[in-house]
Amino acid sequence: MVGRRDAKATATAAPEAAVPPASKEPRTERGRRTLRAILDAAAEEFGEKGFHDGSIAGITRRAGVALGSFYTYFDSKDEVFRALVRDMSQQVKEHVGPAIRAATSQIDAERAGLLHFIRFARAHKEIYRIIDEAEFVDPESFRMHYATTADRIAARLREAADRGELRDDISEVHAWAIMGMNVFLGLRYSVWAEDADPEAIADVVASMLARGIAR
Amino acid sequence: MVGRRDAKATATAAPEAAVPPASKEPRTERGRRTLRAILDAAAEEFGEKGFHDGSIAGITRRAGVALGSFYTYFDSKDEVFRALVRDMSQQVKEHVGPAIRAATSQIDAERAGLLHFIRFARAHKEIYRIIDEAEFVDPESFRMHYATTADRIAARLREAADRGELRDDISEVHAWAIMGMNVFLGLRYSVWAEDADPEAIADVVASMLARGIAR
Amino acid sequence: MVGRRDAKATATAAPEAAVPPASKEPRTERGRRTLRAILDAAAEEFGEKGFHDGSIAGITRRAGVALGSFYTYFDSKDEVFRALVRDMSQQVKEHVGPAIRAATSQIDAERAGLLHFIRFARAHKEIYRIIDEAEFVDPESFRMHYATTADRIAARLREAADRGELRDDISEVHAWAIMGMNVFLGLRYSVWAEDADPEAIADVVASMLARGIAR
Amino acid sequence: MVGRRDAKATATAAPEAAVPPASKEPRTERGRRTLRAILDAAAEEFGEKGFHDGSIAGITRRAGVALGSFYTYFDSKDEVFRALVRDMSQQVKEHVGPAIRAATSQIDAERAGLLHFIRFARAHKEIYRIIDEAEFVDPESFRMHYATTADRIAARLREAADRGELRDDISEVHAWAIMGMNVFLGLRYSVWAEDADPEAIADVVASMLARGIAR
DNA sequence: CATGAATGAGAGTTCATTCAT
DNA sequence: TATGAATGAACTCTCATTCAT
Repeated sequence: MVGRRDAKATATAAPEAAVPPASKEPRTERGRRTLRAILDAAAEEFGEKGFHDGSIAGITRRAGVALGSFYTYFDSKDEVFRALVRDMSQQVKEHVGPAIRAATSQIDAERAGLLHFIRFARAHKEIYRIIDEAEFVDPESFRMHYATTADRIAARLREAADRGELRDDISEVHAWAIMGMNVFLGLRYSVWAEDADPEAIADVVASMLARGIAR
Repeated sequence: MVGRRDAKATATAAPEAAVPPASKEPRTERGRRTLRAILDAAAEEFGEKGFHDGSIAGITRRAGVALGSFYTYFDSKDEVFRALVRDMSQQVKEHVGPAIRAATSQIDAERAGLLHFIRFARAHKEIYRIIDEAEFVDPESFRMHYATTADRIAARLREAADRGELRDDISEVHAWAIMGMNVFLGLRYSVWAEDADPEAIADVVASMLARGIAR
Repeated sequence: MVGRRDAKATATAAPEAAVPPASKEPRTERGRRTLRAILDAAAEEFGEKGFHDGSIAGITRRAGVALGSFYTYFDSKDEVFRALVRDMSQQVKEHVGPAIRAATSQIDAERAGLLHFIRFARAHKEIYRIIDEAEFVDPESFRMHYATTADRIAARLREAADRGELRDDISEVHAWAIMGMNVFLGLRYSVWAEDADPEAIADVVASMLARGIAR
Repeated sequence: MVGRRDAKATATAAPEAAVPPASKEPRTERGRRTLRAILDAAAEEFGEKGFHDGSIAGITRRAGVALGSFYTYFDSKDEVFRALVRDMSQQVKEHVGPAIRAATSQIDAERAGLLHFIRFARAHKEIYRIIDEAEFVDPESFRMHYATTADRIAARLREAADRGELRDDISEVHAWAIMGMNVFLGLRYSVWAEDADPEAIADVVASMLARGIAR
């Protein structure tokens, strides 16, 4: 059901991934509007109910189009989901990236990354339901998301180390550790409850990265 | 296979979670054996296929019992899953706890926690599929698992801070950060690939906790 | 609770139907007690839930015996039900018959029949659920119940006509009409609501039988 | 299970009773044909086998549509049954009502009611299996059917009494008595066996209503 | 392109009945 | 006799996907 992950991944050459499968891109303006409506509706539906409990009927109902119209734009339920995961992944990157690049020190960059991620997650709580569920629905996208995110973090840490800003023994482990911290802090302080100030949380983590937690 | 369910199932002494619903506890020895077989089979089935693609029929087939026998011990598919999540949660705690308590310093304790968690996850890769999917299938158990884990970490950090071992501004945020690091490092170095030495990973993290990553 | 099953169970002399299948009559005193418990429990269970929603497990639970014990006394679910229908049928007859025979005039006899039937139904509301459902579960018993009841009524009307007490054109139609009236008045004023005095209802019907409803 | 009696009944003002739930009314001609086929098939299936032994598969097989198509028009097995009971109830009323209104005297009206009811029941023997089983499957509809029927009878008897055609002490009891007679005579002479002339039966009852059965 | 009816494989669940102890 | 675990056929309901209009 979910397995056929065949040629598709390679086909979508662009790293960002064309949201609808190339074969079904809308040709008319009307078509573009319908596609967007379906995509937004899918984010809502899966965000609220998850992949398995969400239904195509639910998506088209939200989008205000006929059931059959779904298949004009997507080949299967799996496919919208895949498109959605890539889309969300892309959105996080676009939202957080600039803030990181604007930082002056690397510690400050990591602080900014967490801060903006928490803010993004507060505005898009579906992101957890969607990306996390990809672990079960579309492992390929799930891996891709975290692998590239970790790679990006590792690369910038490496550069900072090379610049002499960070410890020289910096490694992939540090990247995964930082990513894990961020994800869980987002889960706790964005999705579960917004009961703490994002700036304060970012401060705590920045200080911890700067000098550890030992006295 | 999930392993030592022996002590628990018989005793059910632990207040935390009677694995089968009280109303359906087996009254004969034969019944106890069947229950154990079903539970182990469920861990296998869900670990391999996930909750939604796993089936009751798959479970009973693996367990070598008739389809209907499942319902002698559980009221629904959700219920075995719930039982399994609680069980795994309990197992992690039981496996990692002693190592933490045996440590001499608090940094060492956190190091030991991560080390043993990675080892546990390598031996029980299903744990990710099962606990993570609980976010969608049984949010209650999912929250419970991470909330209590974070609480436990926070409590021991606090005590260490009070003893003067850690920074005094230690908080819940640190607990969630550490938990997130551990979970993601486990995902990367236990489930995805065992391409690094657990001791080495633990060393990196311990050092990072001890003095941060700044030069 | 259904009540005096005592006299009958032991005697079973009447050709109408040994309540438990002859092949399975209990031989010990303990057995007799268990049988009685099952029978009473079945009347409760089917009276409350109906035949299809009632279950063997429900019966044995109420009776306080093991599930398997049911099959020591009855061959199937249908069989208890059959036994129950015959039993209730018999009980009505035994309860109403004497009152009818004690009447001085035939109109009075019909009045007494209705009056006692209403009273009986108020004390045994299950009778409707059980006998009526027999139409679907055990048509044979259902037909038997109403056919013999109608025959009995027809016979006594005929005799009264022969004695000169009733119109000479009395027929089976009258018997069915009277039975139908009684059943529906019982449904309305015993099962649905006890919001009218049985004596008053009986008076109305008696007067109607005596001289019709025309002015 | 059967309880949810939404707002539908009131919403669908149409006196005929919206047979399918509002939310699922067919929007195309093809849909209307399918719905009708399913409804007719359900009457057959339940009429022959009763509610519990009848199956959705049996209905769709008779209707010549796919199993899933059933759920395009009804939410559950209970729901078709409910629709059917209301439908049959309506049909009896529509069949018998005109004959009653055409009568010249009230005794004649009751005679006509019985006569046409017997005829209707001969043509639609399913009516008994369906309405009677509603007592167990959908008590609400069952009560509704008999309560409104009794009310209708009571109202017309009352008017006749006010006009001076009937005894002045006419009451609800008379209405239930007449309804019971009719139902049982229909059972006996329409469903069980058509071994008597409906006109003759109606004559007997009319005479009984006119002047009673006493000599 | 859009529509919505039709399809049918598939899964969870129930429960009467059997049987080993 | 009593017990309660085991069995598996049967059934309802879901929903992704197809297709005629």
